[in-house]
Amino acid sequence: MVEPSRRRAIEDVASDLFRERGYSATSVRDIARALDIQGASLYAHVTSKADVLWAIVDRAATRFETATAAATDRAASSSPGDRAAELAALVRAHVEVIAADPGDAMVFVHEWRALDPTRRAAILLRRDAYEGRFRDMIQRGIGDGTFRLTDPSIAGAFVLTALNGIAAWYRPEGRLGVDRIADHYADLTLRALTADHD
Amino acid sequence: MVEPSRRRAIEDVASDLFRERGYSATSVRDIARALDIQGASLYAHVTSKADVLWAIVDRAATRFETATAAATDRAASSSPGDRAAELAALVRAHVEVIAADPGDAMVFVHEWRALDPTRRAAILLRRDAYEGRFRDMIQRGIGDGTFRLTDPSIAGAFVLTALNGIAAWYRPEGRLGVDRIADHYADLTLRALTADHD
DNA sequence: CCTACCGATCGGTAGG
DNA sequence: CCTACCGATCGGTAGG
Repeated sequence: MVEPSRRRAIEDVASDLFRERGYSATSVRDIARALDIQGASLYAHVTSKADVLWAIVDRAATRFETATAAATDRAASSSPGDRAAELAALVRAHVEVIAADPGDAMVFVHEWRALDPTRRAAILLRRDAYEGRFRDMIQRGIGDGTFRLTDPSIAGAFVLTALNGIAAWYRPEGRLGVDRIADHYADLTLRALTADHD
Repeated sequence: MVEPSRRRAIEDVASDLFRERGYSATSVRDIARALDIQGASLYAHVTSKADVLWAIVDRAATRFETATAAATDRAASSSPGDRAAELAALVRAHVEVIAADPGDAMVFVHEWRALDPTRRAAILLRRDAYEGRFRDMIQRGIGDGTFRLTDPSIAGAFVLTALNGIAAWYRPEGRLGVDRIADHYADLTLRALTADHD
């Protein structure tokens, strides 16, 4: 028994299937089959397919929020006022959360559409707040001359969708490890935004 | 009768619904309802839901292929050897195709997973060839010193997913028109890739 | 393009 | 966690 809980194992398996086929193309029987149990047996551990989706989306959102908050705090204290270092830390943290669980990340990015209206509204608020961190940091960097003058909304969308794209193609056994990918993405992001110097 | 054909109207309505909810969360009755007809009546014009998906994916792929080929040809003849101008033209063409039909673009980017194995394999080949154009252009630009030394695969993925993200948020009535968005995206892309000069 | 209908599969429940 | 089963909905067909 390696799994901490059956409930968690169900969410993990569902996350991978939702990533590959999408929420509504995945049946509860598909999830059960991956665990070698009967479809109906799932309901001893979860109350509905919708609740499994919510659990995945919620934990993914929480991970993005906490990891990036910690990273920017660290950057702010180790190199205070350095907007480029702060943004690089934000980008790296985001990339690391995706690579740690690409299934969850993919579901968070794409499958929130399948949530019921109440939960969808709640997750959209959190997503907007999260994206706001990127926008705000770009805005501050423009203000102090670190980043060149540009549209923070467009630049934020450009960067965030580029980062989120990793969830679709990343494989743990791939050519590049998380660190190298994070290096490249932080570099490309800073290049796109940083003002020319000298 | 504004529609050139009923078949085309079905595809257009399906494209929007597939964009919003995904292919498998959209029923044939949903498509029919948007056209104010009965679900079964669709089958007077199409042979299956799967064929409607294929028609959308195929036409989207074709549009990306032809628009970017034309744009790079134009750039290559008006400013020969200018890799930056060529890449900018490629980016602009891609953005314009997305904005011209974000539904088709979204379906092309995300819903190809729902295709049957044969068609999925066929579209993946075309997608890989298409993405190869971006990679190759980056590679050539690195070769002649226009672009800085970097991983063309990673840089290509970064840029293409950033561009494709537009399909998810673009609205014709939005704050910025297609041209302004294309300006920003071409600029951000070139900044991310271009070697420092002087 | 409609009504009437088909078998298959869906998410989920009852009762062990 | 299983068997047996439920009503609803799915994509699609027959026959006008």
